Amino acid sequence: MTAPDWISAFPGLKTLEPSVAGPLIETSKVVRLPAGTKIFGPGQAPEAYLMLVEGTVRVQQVSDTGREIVLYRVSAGESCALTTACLMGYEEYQAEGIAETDVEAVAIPRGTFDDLIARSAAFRKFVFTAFSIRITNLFRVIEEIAFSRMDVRLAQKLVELGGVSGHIDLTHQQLAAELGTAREVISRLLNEFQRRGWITTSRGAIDLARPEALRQLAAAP
Amino acid sequence: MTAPDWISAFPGLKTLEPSVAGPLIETSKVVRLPAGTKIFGPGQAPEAYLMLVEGTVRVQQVSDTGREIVLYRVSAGESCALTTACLMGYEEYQAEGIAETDVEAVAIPRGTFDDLIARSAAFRKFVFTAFSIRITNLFRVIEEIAFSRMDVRLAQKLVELGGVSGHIDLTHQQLAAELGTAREVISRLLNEFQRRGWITTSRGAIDLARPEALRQLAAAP
DNA sequence: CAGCCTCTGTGACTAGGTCACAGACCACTC
DNA sequence: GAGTGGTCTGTGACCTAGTCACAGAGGCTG
Repeated sequence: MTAPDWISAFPGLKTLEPSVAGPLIETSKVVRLPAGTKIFGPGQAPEAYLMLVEGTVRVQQVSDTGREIVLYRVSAGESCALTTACLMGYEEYQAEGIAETDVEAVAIPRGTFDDLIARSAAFRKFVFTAFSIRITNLFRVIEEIAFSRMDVRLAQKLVELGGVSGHIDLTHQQLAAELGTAREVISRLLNEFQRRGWITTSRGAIDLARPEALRQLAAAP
Repeated sequence: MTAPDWISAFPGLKTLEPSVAGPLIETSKVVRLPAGTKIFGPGQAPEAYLMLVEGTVRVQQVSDTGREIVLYRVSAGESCALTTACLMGYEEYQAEGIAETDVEAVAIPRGTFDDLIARSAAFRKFVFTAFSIRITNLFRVIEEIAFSRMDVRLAQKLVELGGVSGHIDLTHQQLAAELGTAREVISRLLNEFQRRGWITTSRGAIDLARPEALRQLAAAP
């Protein structure tokens, strides 16, 4: 059996020993999920360790008042550490994972996962790295929520999302969910940015007119 | 070599195979740190995997304006997952770990750690569990910071700290650090609780007069 | 007792979250 | 082209939380 092409999507797995890659390839299945699928969440847990080949998964929390906050995204080439924690089932948690795009993932059954962890240093490193990165990331999220001003966080987010084109296709509500705040707050801040000539807004979209001004605010102490 | 008494402090390690427990015991060192020691933090990383035999370690973040927030505590019988993430060094993070009491810990050198992970399912489970619990915990912290009212969070914390005696030896400043808010906010809320007859306060201490009332507020939606 | 440090209380102000509601924009149908 | 319903945005009023400045109170030490 030759390695299917998905394995090349994971830089961390290139160095897998053949005796290890064999079972991995044989027992794991490629699954496809349409955009919008709730992959895990309260009352819905996966039965396998998932590694993303294609697409992105958004992990978020929802409050009982309906406010949302995006904790992080898992993108192609990464494993979903949360699924692992979920798999182990040591404690309940109520975040949810949602396919943002059509998603292609490799599902590794629990038995194979345990076996690979036991036998392959490369695979262990791959899994542990994912865990570490997640924890690090959550630390940053906590720091921002707890200590950063909302205008600074919004400016950061706009710069991040604007990319090269400076065009962002998101509603105020979606931006609010990214930052864990209310839609009205985003609307007011965007108005202020627009008043200063930093952005232009239209229904469901934002264009960055002066990204460098946003960047400067984003870097504020 | 017989097992030293520290190993009995870790329920997760009782079932270790002798061939695994041997190297663990031989190469690891018991270290003692006085209360207040900064175990890790910006510019100070540990060189070994740490498991706490005695005492507690507080992991917290400090903002540039001086506000603090306690993320979690590691207590006796637990391993410091953060140290692991730190060890792996895949990314920087700037939380700090501080010995709250005098601490006795077992330091496992990196090589032994890797070896144990490779050879012992029990040890792997021990380490992964610590990771999972931490991630779960951080999720809860984020949810509370992002979505919960401060009076509810304070009531929860008071009930949690009050224990059976209902007596708490903390200053307003220390409570503020627990919850990641400002001292004045705590002072005002405590005044309000006292006005309602739920608590009595004195310099550096709080007594719960009606814990059930606090519990009810803490359980608020 | 005086001096000093820590802890607590308070008013004024700003930022952020909630609520209610009014328009504006868009797609679709008739 | 007019009507209709759904989504998106704007706004005022109000409340909670965080910041700043400063005043006392409590407790310890020389």
